[in-house]
Amino acid sequence: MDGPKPAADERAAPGRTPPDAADRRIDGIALHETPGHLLRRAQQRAVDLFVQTVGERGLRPPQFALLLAAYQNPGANQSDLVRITGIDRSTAADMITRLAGRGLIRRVRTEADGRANRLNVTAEGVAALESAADRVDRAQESIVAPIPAGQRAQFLKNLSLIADLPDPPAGSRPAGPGNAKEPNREGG
Amino acid sequence: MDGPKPAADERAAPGRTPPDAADRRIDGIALHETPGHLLRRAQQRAVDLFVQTVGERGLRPPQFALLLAAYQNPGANQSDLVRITGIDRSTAADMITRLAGRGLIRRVRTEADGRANRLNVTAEGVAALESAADRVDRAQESIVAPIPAGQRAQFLKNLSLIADLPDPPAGSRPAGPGNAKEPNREGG
DNA sequence: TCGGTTTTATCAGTATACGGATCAATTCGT
DNA sequence: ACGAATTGATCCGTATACTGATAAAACCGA
Repeated sequence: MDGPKPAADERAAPGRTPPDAADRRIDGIALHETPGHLLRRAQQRAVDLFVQTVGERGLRPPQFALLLAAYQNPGANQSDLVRITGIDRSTAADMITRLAGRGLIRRVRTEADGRANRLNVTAEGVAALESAADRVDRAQESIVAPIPAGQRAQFLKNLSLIADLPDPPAGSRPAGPGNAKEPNREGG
Repeated sequence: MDGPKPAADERAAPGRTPPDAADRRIDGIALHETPGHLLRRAQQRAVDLFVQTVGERGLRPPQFALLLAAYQNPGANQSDLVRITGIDRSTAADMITRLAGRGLIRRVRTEADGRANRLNVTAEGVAALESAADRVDRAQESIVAPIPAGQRAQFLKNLSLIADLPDPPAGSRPAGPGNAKEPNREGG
């Protein structure tokens, strides 16, 4: 029960591209061995373990990261937190709005810089962080638990090497055709 | 430039929970060393590399995974693809609707089981997979490129250990207070 | 001081992700 | 065969994620 086994000739409507070598190239991609796919699924499990273990007030991993960063960096504005957490600027704005709606954080217009918001973690926000801290620690341990203890440090170091890859500088597409960044292109 | 350094006494509005030991516990969490945070950021980079390298027709990693799984498993229905790809059932339904709107896949009501949809990758879908295959390979290589060559296999093996952790069986919360799974709980 | 540029934040739009509820079709126990 | 439980899919609501556009404030060179 790990895979349907139908006849092998109803892949796609024929009439175009009856490839054979290309078939083999496509079939040659083993989804479950590709780094990207493994990273996505591992991250799903990490989120699962976090919400299972923490759960407190429904703080989810990015919310906790944002709240923690705001707490550990008093006086930081939204852009600072974006840099610290790696959360997107638009996402961060949404999240802060929601966290503020739950009374865990406050936006305070900076006096010195009329554009920036200083983020103040409220007493409720601190309480949420406090009550979650132990469980967060346990969740993090459970994430690497399946890895042999002697290899965990090396694993995390290598994971950091990927995480620390530079951001695409927003204008670094090499000379490739069909390489544009449009989200999609259909017309209804 | 790299970190705000304000006075250390405007964390939160006082008036409740003036902790000190707890402060230390919260401050003890180094976000950038936690497995969960590293996994999230590494996955962001992996997605970046994928869309930079592939780009073709705007196929994003989950879309490619879904289309590839449908191609490699002809006759599979949506639930099969959900199991294969690890994509959520609701998300998969949305994605298939969008892919169908772009003409890359077709839903065909199964004769044998009136509930299920068999997924047919169209000729256009196959073409999209073909033209992306090489670039996908290169993207996957670039993801693990920063890791020393001799450690990549071990890294991927350990990553698989996390990815293969069991799913929460949807009813496995231990006896903990405030551990419910509500997405949130305010009224607004 | 003026005008151009940069920075900060917000908003719109889309995609991904997940849980819960619901509906249709199938399967199972009796 | 009938009702109950299960399965497949969809819909709703919400959260996360990212791009592009825009507005407001600040900064900077002349």
